[in-house]
Amino acid sequence: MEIYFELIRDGAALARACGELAGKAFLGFDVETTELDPYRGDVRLVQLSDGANTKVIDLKEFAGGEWGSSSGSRSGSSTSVLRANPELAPLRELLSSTKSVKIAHNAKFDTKWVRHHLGCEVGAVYDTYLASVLISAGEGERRHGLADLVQFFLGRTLDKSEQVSDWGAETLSQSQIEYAAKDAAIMTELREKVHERIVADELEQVLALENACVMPIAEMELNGFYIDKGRWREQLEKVTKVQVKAAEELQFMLSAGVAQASLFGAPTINLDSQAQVTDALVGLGIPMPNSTRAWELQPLAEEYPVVAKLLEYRGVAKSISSFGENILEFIEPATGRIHADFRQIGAPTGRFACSKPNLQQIPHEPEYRRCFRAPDGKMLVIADYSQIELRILADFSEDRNFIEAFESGQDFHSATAAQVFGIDAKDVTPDQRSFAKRLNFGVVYGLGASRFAQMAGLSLSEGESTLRKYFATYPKMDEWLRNQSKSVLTERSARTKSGRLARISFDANDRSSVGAAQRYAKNMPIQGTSADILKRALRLLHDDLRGTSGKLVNIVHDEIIVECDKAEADETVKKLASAMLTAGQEFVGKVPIKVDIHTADEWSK
DNA sequence: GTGAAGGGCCAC
DNA sequence: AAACGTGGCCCTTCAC
Repeated sequence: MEIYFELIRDGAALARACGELAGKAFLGFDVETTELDPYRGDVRLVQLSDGANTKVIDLKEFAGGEWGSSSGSRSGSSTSVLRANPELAPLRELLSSTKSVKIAHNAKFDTKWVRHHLGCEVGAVYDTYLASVLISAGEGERRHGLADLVQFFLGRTLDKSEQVSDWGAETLSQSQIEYAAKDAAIMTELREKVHERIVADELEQVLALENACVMPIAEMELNGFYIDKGRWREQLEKVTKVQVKAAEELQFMLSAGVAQASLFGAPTINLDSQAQVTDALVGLGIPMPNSTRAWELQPLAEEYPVVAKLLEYRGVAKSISSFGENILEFIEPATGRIHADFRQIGAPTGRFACSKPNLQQIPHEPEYRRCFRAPDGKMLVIADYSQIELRILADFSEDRNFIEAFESGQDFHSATAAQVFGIDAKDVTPDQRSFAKRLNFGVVYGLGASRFAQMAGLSLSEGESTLRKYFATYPKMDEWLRNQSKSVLTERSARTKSGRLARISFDANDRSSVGAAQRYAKNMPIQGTSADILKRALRLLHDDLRGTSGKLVNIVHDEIIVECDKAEADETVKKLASAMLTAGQEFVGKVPIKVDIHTADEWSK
């Protein structure tokens, strides 16, 4: 494929080029960088294309003599020079303009580099990667690389071999520049084909939601989350002491069950090996369940101190391995903060996934959460949706009793207990409330009677009758859940309120496969609508925080954490609460939305 | 040595 | 038999 492109190397040419592209509705957009992490490299090229006319901008020419940090030294970074260079103003204006939509593949990457190194937002984003993920809707092995999409949607082959070439070179080769130009030039055509499928699958609304969320997430990753190293190490030392002691004691208790003690004492058992631990426990005459999972071992812990000790050891071992020194290794030297990787469509339901490290699975205990704190002079604003999934289920099902339980404003699980047991809310016992709570959570996951009975310590028939009573209290909820179960058999799909689609395949001859599909069809619209709401809130928040000290620093499914100047805390609380309530009301119209929000020095409830 | 699978467990 | 949804990370085990 021959394309026309222009290599831009000076301010006058850049101003002219940006003028040419400024009126276009869609622009292919790409960057080439010397590293993968914007804090550790430089942007070499920015490419913009309307499909026929492609501009390749060599930022090295705009960085004075400061360009070239790819050797690793921070002093050579061009960031501050590029940000301050007035010759780049037309590029910043074009990129941040919302008049032309910038089409990029995995736009989070490109927008992060632009945000950090050029100092501006990317105004309107169309992400072909996210679009492709939405279209595949959790089904099939289709890959989502740019070359894969070009092959699938355009039937052409895109050569990506230059992607990993040296973008820090003094002079770029013709092949490198042509590759860079092609990547941007192909985007408008690709978008058209991709969008045909988006329209055909009725995914326009959810794609708009996702595209609008790219910039907020890019900024959140750049912002990072501050962690207090000292506090973290203190906690780690404490737990390590406990672990050493627990390991010694457990080793001693287990070795009593090992048949032959060697001359040098009992052989060492690897306490992290289920196999070895199980053998030792069997040797001690303990009736072992099918697995050594905590919930299976729990009932044995009272009778056998060694089992209790194993559980204690497991707990601290997990803390040290998953939440130990390794977390500190993710602190970026340039910022002193943790910049985790958020995958915007981490699950087919639309939920985020987070890794390196996973900030969505930090233990809830204050000893851990308090390590994530506001730096001096700053404040954290912490907000989460109250019972959002149950409210979404209430909204889907339109069940009158269910909705009234929320409208009453009282403790929701107590309200459920009162309705199920036909008593006054003030007479609900802690046991009854606990029952109701487990039922409320369970139905969201498609809970069955046998699992509920086991969980609540009831016989199967008791479990069944309690579940019957529950569904008799909320008949329309029962009806909605049953309908999801039924319709998935023919539709083989489910959708959230935003129209997010999950294709659901199953083996009709396999009961467990059908059961799993039915549970998923009940859960996906609920979990996924919660994700829709969070994403909408992030966009509203992003626009509302612009120009303030407020920075998005973490999200955990139904929780948003913003860091801001102490002096702006009250204002930030208002903005965050408003964004979350508005987003909730957009998708949930029949049930009140509640947001719990507070300010704190540290991440705690 | 590297990588995949499986068990286990953290979050919502 | 199977058994309530979504992830990621750590460990051991086992194949290459």
